[in-house]
Amino acid sequence: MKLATWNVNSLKVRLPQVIDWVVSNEPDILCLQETKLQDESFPVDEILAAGYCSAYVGQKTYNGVALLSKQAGDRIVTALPGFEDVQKRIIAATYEEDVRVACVYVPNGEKVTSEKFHYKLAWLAALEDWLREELLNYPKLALLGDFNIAPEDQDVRDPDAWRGQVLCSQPERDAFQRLLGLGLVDSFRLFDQPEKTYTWWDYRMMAFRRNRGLRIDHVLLSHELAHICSACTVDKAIRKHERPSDHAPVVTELSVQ
DNA sequence: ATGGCCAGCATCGCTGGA
Repeated sequence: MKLATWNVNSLKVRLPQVIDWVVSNEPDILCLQETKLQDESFPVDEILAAGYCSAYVGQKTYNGVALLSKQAGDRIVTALPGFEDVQKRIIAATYEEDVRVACVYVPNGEKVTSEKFHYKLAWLAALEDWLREELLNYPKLALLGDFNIAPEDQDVRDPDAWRGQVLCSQPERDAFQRLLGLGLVDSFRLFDQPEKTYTWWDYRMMAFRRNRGLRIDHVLLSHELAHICSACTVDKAIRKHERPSDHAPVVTELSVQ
């Protein structure tokens, strides 16, 4: 089973790339973030023509998440229970073998002194509470998405410049560790990885060409799935594409079926 | 040299992203 996550920064713009990517890579499930589409505008038919089912929740202009899958999922959830939020940042569904997949677009936080930063930490706390319950019901759980957190200095090209800044601050890194503390594993770190592997590069400053990036997109697995995880890679090549998203896909493979 | 790009919405400049 192949699971992937990709912040596409507008599915309207990136749809041809997403179609090409799923046809080439054949993931069982692809988690998308920043679709920026209202539900009535979601390209269900185009995606179905490529052989994929869609589950999605979106809003105008901002946010929006989706699950593309070869088999339709069920028990779909599109909000964090008990957390009042107009922003569409989570979708979860259950697939074959009772694998529970949650796709998240964690708030950016803007800067550590901003109101948006408090919202980010509150959102992460609500996610943690929800996952604690989900893991009781679904021992085979995968949490994929744009976390907007670089967990360690090795996930940042210039850690000194980023120290204490949003995406790298201690409160955010602590929140990430609390997710791991629930019984989740960062699948990327289960394997030897190329030095300086990142998932996001600023559009400005020729950041991609200079590999000035951060690893902020992650695939976390419950222990039961981590035990059967055979690979986790970042598909950096697509970032070289004309009109790319600023994020690259992360792909994790599981030895089920 | 603390900006530079990109997408969306609505115009002909702003917000938000990370």
